Amino acid sequence: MIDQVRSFNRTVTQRVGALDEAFLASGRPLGQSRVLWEIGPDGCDVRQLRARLELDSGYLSRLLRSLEDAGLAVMEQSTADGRVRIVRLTAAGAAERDELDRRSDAAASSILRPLSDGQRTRLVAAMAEVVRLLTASAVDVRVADPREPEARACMAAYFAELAERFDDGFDPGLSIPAGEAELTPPAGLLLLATLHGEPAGMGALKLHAGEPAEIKRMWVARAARGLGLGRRLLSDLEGCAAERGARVVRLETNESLHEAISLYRSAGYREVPAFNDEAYAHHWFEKELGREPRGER
Amino acid sequence: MIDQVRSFNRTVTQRVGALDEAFLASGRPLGQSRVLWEIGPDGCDVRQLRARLELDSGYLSRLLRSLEDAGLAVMEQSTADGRVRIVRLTAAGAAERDELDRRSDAAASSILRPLSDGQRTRLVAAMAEVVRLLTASAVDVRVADPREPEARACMAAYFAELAERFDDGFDPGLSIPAGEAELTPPAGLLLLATLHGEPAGMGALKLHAGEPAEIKRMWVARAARGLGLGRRLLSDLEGCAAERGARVVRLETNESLHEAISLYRSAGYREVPAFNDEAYAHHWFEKELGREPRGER
DNA sequence: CTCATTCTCTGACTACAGTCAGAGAATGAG
DNA sequence: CTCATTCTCTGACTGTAGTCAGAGAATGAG
Repeated sequence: MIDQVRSFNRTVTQRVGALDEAFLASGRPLGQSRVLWEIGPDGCDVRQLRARLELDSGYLSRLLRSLEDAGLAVMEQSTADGRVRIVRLTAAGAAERDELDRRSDAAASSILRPLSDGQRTRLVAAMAEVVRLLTASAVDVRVADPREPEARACMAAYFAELAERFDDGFDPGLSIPAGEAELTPPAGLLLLATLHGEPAGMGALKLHAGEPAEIKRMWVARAARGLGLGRRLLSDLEGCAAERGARVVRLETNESLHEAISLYRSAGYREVPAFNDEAYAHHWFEKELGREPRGER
Repeated sequence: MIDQVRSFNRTVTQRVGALDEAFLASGRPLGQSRVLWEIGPDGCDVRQLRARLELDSGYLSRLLRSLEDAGLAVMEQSTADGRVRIVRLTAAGAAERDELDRRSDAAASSILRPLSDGQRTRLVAAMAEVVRLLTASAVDVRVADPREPEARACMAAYFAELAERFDDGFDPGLSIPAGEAELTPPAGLLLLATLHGEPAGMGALKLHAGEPAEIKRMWVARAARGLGLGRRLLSDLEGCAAERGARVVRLETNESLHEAISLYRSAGYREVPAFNDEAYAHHWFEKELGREPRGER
């Protein structure tokens, strides 16, 4: 498998790397082209640009200056914050950006052109699969402090989604709490998933010595769905629970969360009578953490 | 489709590009690492190295010097040709190359690690498909002069393969000729397929005004099989024949060439009575070049 | 043997990417 | 208002990649 991945890396960097060279081949250095591209049609402030491209401020400043000297961009002061500068493409800059776009399209179609219709369809499908799974593999899952800003942002997004999806809305005050202290070791824990630094999902555990652990706050951001992240978080939570001595995990869920319910079922959870009085729950599930058959993670 | 390809390019250069950086991150510049890698465990002469890496001779010379100064490689004169120098890795150099190898493995497995078993299987399969089809798309097919060295090399490889595969060997003298003049426009033409500069296959056409065109010399190198190249050559030959006024193409083939026979059948050829007295032929095929249903190229 | 060619190396460059240490203006918390 | 912080810019660097024009030795075709 590793050899296959390495062979992929080699082929793709050769073929797509050459393509990237075509992309940048506009008589302009790569750095300038990247910035020109990233500015976008509607302009952008320099601070954002620096963050997105991860460039040194001095370096970026010089790159912008060179674009300005070439008549491709203009800089202006932000009205909101006098320190921030906003860069905007001139007509010439926008034209050059379109040209990059056109070239990039041409490079992509040069890959497809020599292939038959059937091969094209298969290639594009395989590429989509690779993109999807590489994205899934780029998701980072870690134990996080529920008090950190990203965790709080996840929590807020989770509550907002519940409020939207539940038939009768959602008021955290009416639900059984799982406060920050309860989700901090050793009382419990929070797994936070991020993709390229952005929150992508979470899942939490409340531990009760000698009793089943409770899974709470399972959530996957819309942008990260279809990556198998829910299953991964669930499996990781089970692992954490088992490590900490739990032999059974359980959870409750609302009937409107269909994907979650089918995830639980397919992950080996079986429905049990209500074990608490959660106001928003319609289903209660439980799973023994025995030496389960090692299947789809 | 083009958008999908571009999204693939973006994802893959991000993810695999970062991986390549890990590959080179040995405190040594990329150029040196690439050369160190390419020298290989058994040494290599500088001329080869230059060709494979497509480096300027002065630049390569300096890179080799720096490896030598670092104690990673030694240079020696070739005994066969006093101008050529041979570079060989020292123990330290080999160790560093192994380290690169190890790192590259680690980078590959870091992609697989976060995935479930099922996802891994699917990713590796999709990667293999992408590699196969990107390779297919990297094959260049062009009209070639049958006298150029690459064409002659193909022809020799083709005859050698026939001699090996035919039950009673193959003697070109006993076969209907298709000489270099006959495969040169306007009498006919030769399509030569190359992959990374290496001959990958060929197909030829003999044109007869007012009569069916003849397809000859269909051959795909072993290394290029499974890429759909036979089908592509066949289809391109048909296109050439049609452009030059032929309404029917025909060909004969030997019973031992099973892949070819099934290719012809699936490409719409139907078997016809012998239309010539080719000594090595067992099957004769014909196809009308009407406005055929546009299917698998 | 002669002479064009091949192979490698050196010197002298250019250009791009990127880092680091400040300086100066604007901002906002106290 | 004060002062630490933020944002941008400038100057002064370093290191890598890569090019080009020869020079000198070895080779091989004639």
